[in-house]
Amino acid sequence: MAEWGLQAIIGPNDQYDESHHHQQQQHPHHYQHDDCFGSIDIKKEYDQALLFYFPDHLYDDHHRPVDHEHEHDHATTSTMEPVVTDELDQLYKPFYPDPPANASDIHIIHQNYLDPDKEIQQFQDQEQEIKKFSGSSSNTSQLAPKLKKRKNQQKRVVVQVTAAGLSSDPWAWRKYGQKPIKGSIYPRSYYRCSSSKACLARRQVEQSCTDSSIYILTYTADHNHPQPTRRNSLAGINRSRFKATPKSPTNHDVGKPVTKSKASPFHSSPPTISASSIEDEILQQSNIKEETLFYNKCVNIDQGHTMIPRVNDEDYMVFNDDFFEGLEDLAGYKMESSSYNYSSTNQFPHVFC
DNA sequence: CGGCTTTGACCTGCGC
DNA sequence: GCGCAGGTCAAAGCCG
Repeated sequence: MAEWGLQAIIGPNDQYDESHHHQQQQHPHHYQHDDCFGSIDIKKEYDQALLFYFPDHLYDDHHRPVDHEHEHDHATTSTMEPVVTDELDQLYKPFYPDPPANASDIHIIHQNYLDPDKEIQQFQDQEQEIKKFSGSSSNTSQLAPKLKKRKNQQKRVVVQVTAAGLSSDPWAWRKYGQKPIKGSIYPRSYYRCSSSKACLARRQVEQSCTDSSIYILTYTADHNHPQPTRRNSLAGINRSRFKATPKSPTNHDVGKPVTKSKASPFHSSPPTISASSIEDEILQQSNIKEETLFYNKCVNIDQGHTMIPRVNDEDYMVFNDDFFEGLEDLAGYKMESSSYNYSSTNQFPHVFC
């Protein structure tokens, strides 16, 4: 864990000293966030989040920095700028000294990525492996060991969300494990992308140890396929997990901390509801709203292409019009550039029933 | 029947 | 080399 940026989050606790207060008073957007994950330079993360969510806003088509102060003739940009500013204010409200009541559900708290050379190499390796196996019915599990990389070299994006924001990404995830984590009373759930067996994308979900209403999402690797127009299957995710089955936890177990058992060397499988269970319940309540929000945040129309923001500004996933039509199908209407304004009064249509 | 979660076992990275 | 902790596998069972 020595090299990757996540260290800033999950490293040893930093004491919240007075200098942080001075820093915050002097620089309204330079906040230091401390919790059980350690200390974070919010200004830096703010910039990175801006890049992650709105890379096209910071860079033009040629990946050159955009000077918005002198660029007001571009309709989309001039329209979007206040929205972007408001959105990022929302994103970082929980890190402010006194968070407002209407804090956003999604907060990027850290990303880390390889240096450009390694990033490109990893992408090429990944692409090569996909090409190698995509045409056959090869068992991907045999491929898995080859694709494994040192954990601290993997690209990661850490997002802090509220409970309502847990289901806010439209990818289809399949849970493959859950482990109690040292230093946290809540277990961590492991998900992989279920859209494609060759997809290396991973997601980890864990509850914040300081605020049980906050969830830490860690995304590892990238999807190597277009975003699905709808989640793979509802089998399993819509089932009632609160029926009285021997293994199923009860409703009272929601948010219950892990109690370590000596039955397993890993103290696994405590009688607590998993993050996925919480997520499923929330998903039923807010799936439409959150997928809508996430879609509106991530999708940008740019000259006939749809760009999904990725960690590197130079490393977009650019999809053709076919994919975009798929999204339109999902939306149920023809997107217009004005729809990028994802204000509360201009939400994505609710078609995820 | 396919896809899901659960969960014990196993694998791997890393610090000492 | 050893042990710990995190990450993954895979069998079992559930659900639509």
